[in-house]
Formats: sequence, C-alpha cells, structure tokens
Amino acid sequence: MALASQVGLEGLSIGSLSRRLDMSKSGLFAHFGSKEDLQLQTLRQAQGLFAERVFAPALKHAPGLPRIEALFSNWLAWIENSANLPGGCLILAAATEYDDRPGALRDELAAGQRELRGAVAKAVRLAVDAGHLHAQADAWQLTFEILGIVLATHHDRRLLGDPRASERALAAFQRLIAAHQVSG
Amino acid sequence: MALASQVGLEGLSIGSLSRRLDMSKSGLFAHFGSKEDLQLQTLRQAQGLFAERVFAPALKHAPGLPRIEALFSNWLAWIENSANLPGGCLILAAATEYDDRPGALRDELAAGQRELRGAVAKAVRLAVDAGHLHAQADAWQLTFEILGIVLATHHDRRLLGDPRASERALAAFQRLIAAHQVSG
DNA sequence: GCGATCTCCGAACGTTCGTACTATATTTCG
DNA sequence: CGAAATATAGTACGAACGTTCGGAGATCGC
Repeated sequence: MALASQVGLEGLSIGSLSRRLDMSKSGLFAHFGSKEDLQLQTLRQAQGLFAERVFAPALKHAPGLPRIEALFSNWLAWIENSANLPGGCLILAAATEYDDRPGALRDELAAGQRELRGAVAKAVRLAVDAGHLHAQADAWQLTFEILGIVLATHHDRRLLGDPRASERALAAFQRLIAAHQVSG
Repeated sequence: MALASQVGLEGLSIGSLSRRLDMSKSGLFAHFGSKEDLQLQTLRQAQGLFAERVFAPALKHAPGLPRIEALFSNWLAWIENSANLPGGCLILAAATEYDDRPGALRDELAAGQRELRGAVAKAVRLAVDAGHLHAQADAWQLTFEILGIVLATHHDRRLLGDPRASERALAAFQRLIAAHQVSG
C-alpha cells in the first residue's frame, strides 16, 4: 500500500516491491497469481483500512449531526495522514487512474465508491430523521458536496502543499451543514 | 494528449505513441530529447487548451457574476467533454499522479494550478467589486469550494458514470453563489 | 546547385517488466 | 514421524521500455 500510494497501482511492480521487501521476485509473485491480483488485493486492503479508520469510529457517535461531523473529521484526518501512506490516499489516486480503464480494478473501485456514497447518504438521512437537518435536504446532493470538499482538500494539500486546506475544508463543511440545518 | 488522458502521463510510452501515429519509435523520439520532455510538452499543451476553452471564453463575459458563471459552465463542459480527450481531464489525472513525485512535471503542474486558482480568485474579487457578492466573501475560500464541485463532478461522472453529476454540480454552485450574493 | 538542416527510419543497447518452470527449505497436521 | 501444504529462491523467457547511433531522403537558404 505504501509503495502503491507513491507510484500508483499501475506503477506498482512486482520487481520493485520485492526489492523493497528483500524478497525475490518469484517468491513474492507466488503469493499472487498475477499482477492484477496484487493490485486488487492492495486496493481491497486500502478500502478496508479506510472503513476501519474513517467509517467505523464514526458509527460510535450518535446518529445525526454528531456522526456526520465525526465522519467528515475522520475523513479529513485520513486525507492528511501522510505518515501512514506516504503518497496520499491510494483510493483517490486509483480512482482517477482507472476511471476509464475497464476491468476488475475499476469494478472493485466503483463498487467501493458506490458503497461509500451510500453510507454517507445514509448518515445524512439519519440526520434528517433525527431532526437535525431539514426534511428537504437531498442526501445525495449533500454527499456529492461533502465529497467535493474532501477532493479539493486532497488536491490543495498534496499538490500545492497548502496548509490552509483543512481550515477551508472545515469552513466549507460548516457552511454546507448550516445551510441545511433546522433552526440554523 | 488523447493517449495520455487514457493511460496517464507516466503510462504514456514512446513505443505505444509511435505505433498509434504510424511512426517509428526513433522518429518520434527525435522530436523530444527524452520521455520527460514529451510528458512536459503534452502537459503544457493540455494546460494551454484548458486556458483556451475554459478561461478565454469566460473573459468575454462582463466581470462579476456573469463571468464566474461562464467560467464554471465552461469548466463543467470541459470535464464532460470526453469527445476531445477520451480519458477525461489530463490535468486532473496528472495532478493526482504527480502530487508526490518531485520533478519538472510536478513543478509545471503546481505552477499551472496556482495560476488557475489565482485567476478564479480574481474573478471572484471582481464580483465583489461589482457589488454582486458580499464584501466579506473570501475569494480563496470560494475558489476552493468551486474546485471541489468540479472535482466531485469529474469523479462521479467518470468513475461511476453518474449522469446526474452535472445537475448536482450546478445545484451546488448556485447554492454557493447564493450564500455569498448581495440581496440573496 | 549545393551544403545545411530537418524528418524519419532501422537496428541495437541494456534494463525492467510479468510470468513460467523447478527446486529447496520450513511449517502444519494426521 | 512422515506426508502434505506452504513459503521462498533461482533461472529463464519474450516483450516492452527509454535511449543511442548511423544513415536515407526531403526541404530550405545562400
């Protein structure tokens, strides 16, 4: 995952990975029947880690605004966390890398993204049910805009190294929530 | 540009490009002294095309809201335009590809993005000066959020094939503008 | 008209790629 | 304990990679 986050899932080669692990190429290769399987398992690992670090902790918060805020906060932390993955979010990188290359990787990625969006939208609906957000709040629209904030943060943080990215992300998120908040 | 948009700037190989152009590898190579130069010129070409298609037409509109709206509309059209570049926006793809790989490509990319952001922020400031937006409107914050909408659209459109992406983008943009609009 | 410049080519280079075989240690299990 | 499964290594392959070189044909400027 660390290597793939730097060079991309496509750039992840068995030779360089084996060198990094002090293994022979064939020894490493034996664990995966093919390069595609290595890529697939790497991607699944990243998606699993995302669920564990971002989603699972948010579920411990009360449904409604608290949970959404925790989710967003964890997500931002995940984006900023370059200690864990030196090359930034592997999933985001793979998304632009494979958005037009049909195959198992794209399918896995799209499925994960659809699941993620569904989960965020569900959290938004729960906030509506809890009376925290207006009944007219469009869960998919809010999900779309939250994703946009995350993507912009990733962009500004990693490519431009803008330290204010998180601050802007938080401001955007709060404005977004306030616009749909009951008695806001 | 077409090939690079599909396989990425790093995946753009001289061999495959020469085959696509019905040229010899060495014949094509002679035009660029190195692969990096080919990548650099491809990126510059894309950035130039972006300026020509997205920015230049917007400048024909009156400063203020009309110009910002034109800018956003052109940008969305650029994102959706898969006829021109079959693999989606080359610049966005390169941004995630090179956000952690130092070198001439990253520098060129970052410079272009900084220039882009500056131009968007300037358009926002002109809207404030024209009295279309509140004086407290933070140009950089608005630029950040507009970029987020564009990125989310690209994501949803290309990876998930969501046909409602543009519609959501427009709604997000209008809500963003309305929130900062005078007498809105 | 003729040298200089430009465009393109074919062949070859060393390297890396993904993958296939075979063989040897190590671990697991009945 | 012995057999079966697992983990790793070694070697080899054909292909593609970026790059270099020498040369053929066209084009242009004096």
